[in-house]
Amino acid sequence: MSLRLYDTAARAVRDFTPLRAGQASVYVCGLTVQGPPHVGHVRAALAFDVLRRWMTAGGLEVSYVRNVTDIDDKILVKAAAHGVPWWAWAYENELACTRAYDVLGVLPPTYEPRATGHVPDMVALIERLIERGHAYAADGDVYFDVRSFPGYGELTGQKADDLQPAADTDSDERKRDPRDFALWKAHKPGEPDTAAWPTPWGRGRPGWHLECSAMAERYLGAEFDVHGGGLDLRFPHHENERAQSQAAGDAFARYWLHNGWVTLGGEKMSKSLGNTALVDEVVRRVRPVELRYYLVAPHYRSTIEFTDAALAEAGAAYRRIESFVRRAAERVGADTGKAELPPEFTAALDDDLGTPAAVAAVHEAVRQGNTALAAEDDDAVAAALGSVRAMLAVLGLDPLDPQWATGGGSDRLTEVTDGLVGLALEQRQAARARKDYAAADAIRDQLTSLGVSVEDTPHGPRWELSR
RNA sequence: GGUGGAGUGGCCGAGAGGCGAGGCAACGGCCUGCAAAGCCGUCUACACGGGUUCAAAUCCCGUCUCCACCUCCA
Repeated sequence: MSLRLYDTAARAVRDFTPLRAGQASVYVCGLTVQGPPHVGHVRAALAFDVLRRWMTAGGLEVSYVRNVTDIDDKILVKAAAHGVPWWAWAYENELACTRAYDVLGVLPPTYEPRATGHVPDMVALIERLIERGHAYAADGDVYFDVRSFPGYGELTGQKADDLQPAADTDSDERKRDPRDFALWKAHKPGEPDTAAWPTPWGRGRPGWHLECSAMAERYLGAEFDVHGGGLDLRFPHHENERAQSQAAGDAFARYWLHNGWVTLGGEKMSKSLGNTALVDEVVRRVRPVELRYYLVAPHYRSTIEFTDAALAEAGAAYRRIESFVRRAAERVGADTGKAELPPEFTAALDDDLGTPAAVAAVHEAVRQGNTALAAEDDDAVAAALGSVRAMLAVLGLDPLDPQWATGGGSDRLTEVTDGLVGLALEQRQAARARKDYAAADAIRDQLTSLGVSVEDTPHGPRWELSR
């Protein structure tokens, strides 16, 4: 496998060489569970889901860790506003996130650690930083000393002097430098007692950046391959993580990957702007697999505008693929044996996860498959089907995967429906045979109005539920 | 002020010095009793102004517009 990835730190595409041969370690910043997830959140999860699937397809054993930030200012504020304990609020939203990931076919991570479960790791990391002279305690807060770490700003190309001061606490006067950021925050009078943990510096709660450094080290080691997240996390979050971990003596991430925005009305979809489309709501309007196609088909680093028209187009494109897969499977069977991935597809994904070209390869194979289907060349149909399904599996979009099973009705109900539609189609065939096309078309029209679309093939009519 | 990204055909969305990504829509053809699906074909685009080059959407200079980060953010 000759995977190349765009590394934010290098500002260039670099050959991916895993730290340990045959293995890959990936840490992705998960969500701060302050609310239910929107389409933008889920794009990040999907981008790295494709990376993970592609690495696995390439024979790597992937350790994939995605954290949950379950304690932070906004969680405390929102929980208080809703009159529920902060931990209940966080967990409720964590469950909502998990449901959204599941419904879109995001594979579960190897492990999903929560910030609140790793306070001892954070304390140990802070102690290392203090010992090495990179952090200092002040009235129960602990700050990272930005000036003590010469590499600060290297990840994002910032010069420390140009930065505006970090406003992550109300007490800037405790800091040695306005850009110093909080590793640990002292418990404040209004905050719940449950949101504080004992430390050598007093009771308090974690600063945001610290958790990822602590959890990445615990589960992936002092050095690991890929660290991913949304573009907005580059600064300050990832810059600060990198500073903490490296100042503490860890080599930390070897490749930094960042996914682009989903915009709505030309602006970044975000909770603070209020221009969000919640996953729960969108999947009531479109099938989850079509939403997944919409999010996975463009390149992960590009900005995509979320519109009904774009979503509808993605759905149409996906249905074309799906229609081939279903018709081909009906003809030659779903199990075509082990299929090779076309070289164009492999080359596309190897080139910094070039899903657009990979999807183009899928469409090309679908076209060839459709031609084979029309020619009744079963060997060619089976070859195309195998190839298409193998590609779709990498993208998490195989229509025959149980993930996307249309569910709903019981088997018994399906049987009855099948029989009833079959009955109607027999009547229609009889009418066609006696050239009573008015009667035949009336039956088809009635079926259409019930949501059953009919198409005639050389081997008789086939039907499916239209959407 | 500092840092980064983007402007592509009717639309979405790739590419990144020379061979027309792909999809959607539209139109024409084949197929069909008619459709649907499918196949074939048509629609030759790269914000603007200069420059380099045999050759520029792609490189250089300048301009305009938009977005993002520097505060929480996928």
